[in-house]
Amino acid sequence: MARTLDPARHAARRRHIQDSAAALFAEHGYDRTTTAQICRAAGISPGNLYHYFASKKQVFVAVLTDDDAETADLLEHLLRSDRPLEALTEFVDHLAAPAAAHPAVPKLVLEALLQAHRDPEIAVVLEEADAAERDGMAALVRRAVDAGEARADLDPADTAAWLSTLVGAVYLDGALQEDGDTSVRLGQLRHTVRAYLTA
Amino acid sequence: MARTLDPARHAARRRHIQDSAAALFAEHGYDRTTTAQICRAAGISPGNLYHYFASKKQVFVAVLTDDDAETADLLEHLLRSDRPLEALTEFVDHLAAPAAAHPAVPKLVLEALLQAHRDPEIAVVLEEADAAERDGMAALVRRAVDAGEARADLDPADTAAWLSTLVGAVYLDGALQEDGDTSVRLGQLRHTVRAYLTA
DNA sequence: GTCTATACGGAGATAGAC
DNA sequence: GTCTATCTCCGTATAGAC
Repeated sequence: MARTLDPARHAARRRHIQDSAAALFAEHGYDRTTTAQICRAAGISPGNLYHYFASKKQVFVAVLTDDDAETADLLEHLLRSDRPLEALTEFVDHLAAPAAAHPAVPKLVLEALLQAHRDPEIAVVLEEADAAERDGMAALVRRAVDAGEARADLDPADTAAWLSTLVGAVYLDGALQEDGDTSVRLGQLRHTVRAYLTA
Repeated sequence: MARTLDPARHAARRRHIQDSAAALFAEHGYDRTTTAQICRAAGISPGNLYHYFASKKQVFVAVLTDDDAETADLLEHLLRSDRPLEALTEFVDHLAAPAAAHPAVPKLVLEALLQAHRDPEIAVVLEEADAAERDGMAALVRRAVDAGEARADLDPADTAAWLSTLVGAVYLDGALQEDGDTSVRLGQLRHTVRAYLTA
């Protein structure tokens, strides 16, 4: 990486490339997205990308690690709630919401999941985020059970895994629907989660 | 395609290549599986594959359309059941079961789903199977509602779509878990479906 | 029908002028 | 820092001997 005279400009340009690449990865998948396409979409010459990223894969990693921190903040806040069941529902909502926000998001996420079990580096990136989410959910489940707001026979870890899977289902749905009425799924998810935790 | 002297042998060999390819597609994905790998796995020389399939993509299509008919048979049978809710549960079970049968199955299915919205030919193949499943489920939901075994406020089509998504969740889970305790998910799915339909 | 050898194109990454 | 040009490898598919 060459010395950069204006770090802010460098970062902005890097971010611009990253965003351009994200859309392409979502649309065509990682393997079928070429560096030439990324450069064209970002409005730079082919090859210039390598002044900002060491490889095509690093571009993908940058896209995936984009918003890791904010979920942790919310979780920390919700763990202090005195209404654990509601907090859990809100957390699930928060995790599922991006799937409905933009059609490209669920496609990108699924693409990442599939790449993960072929590429260890990507697997590590995703597992870190996933482990944090599941641990947080398990803690929220435990609190809900202890407060008598959820079934007593729920195993926190198993339940967290299942809730995580249900959230994944919404992403899956979003990736498959060409039109974008995925917001319906959010309501169904909420109802499903409530019913499973209490029925 | 050259004339074949022994059609039965030809079909068997074609099937052998198809099975070898399925395992590779599941493990490495479609794009990263090379025709050379398929030939090596099938024990034939590179290039000989093209005596059995017109292209790499046709191999993939053959893998995906492998077991289309049997689900239709079961569905037809279940639509005549006089216990609609149980029939619906059994159909969902049937759809989800393969995900737990072998670790490669869910990976292969997800791979297909992602390829589908990049390749129209694959999209058509999957949509045909999917439409049949959803229509069947919607009919089963309607019968369950009419029989008073399920909530009256359920919209058959929306509910079928959601159940289909929940089944997808099990595949998603199976594709992500490296170890194979996916059978737990089948029980959770059953409980989830019951609770959603009746609670 | 099956093999070996290879044509052909495309993709990631680099070289070096400006 | 950005460009153009290109190197190099690899994958699909084909040609043609046996």
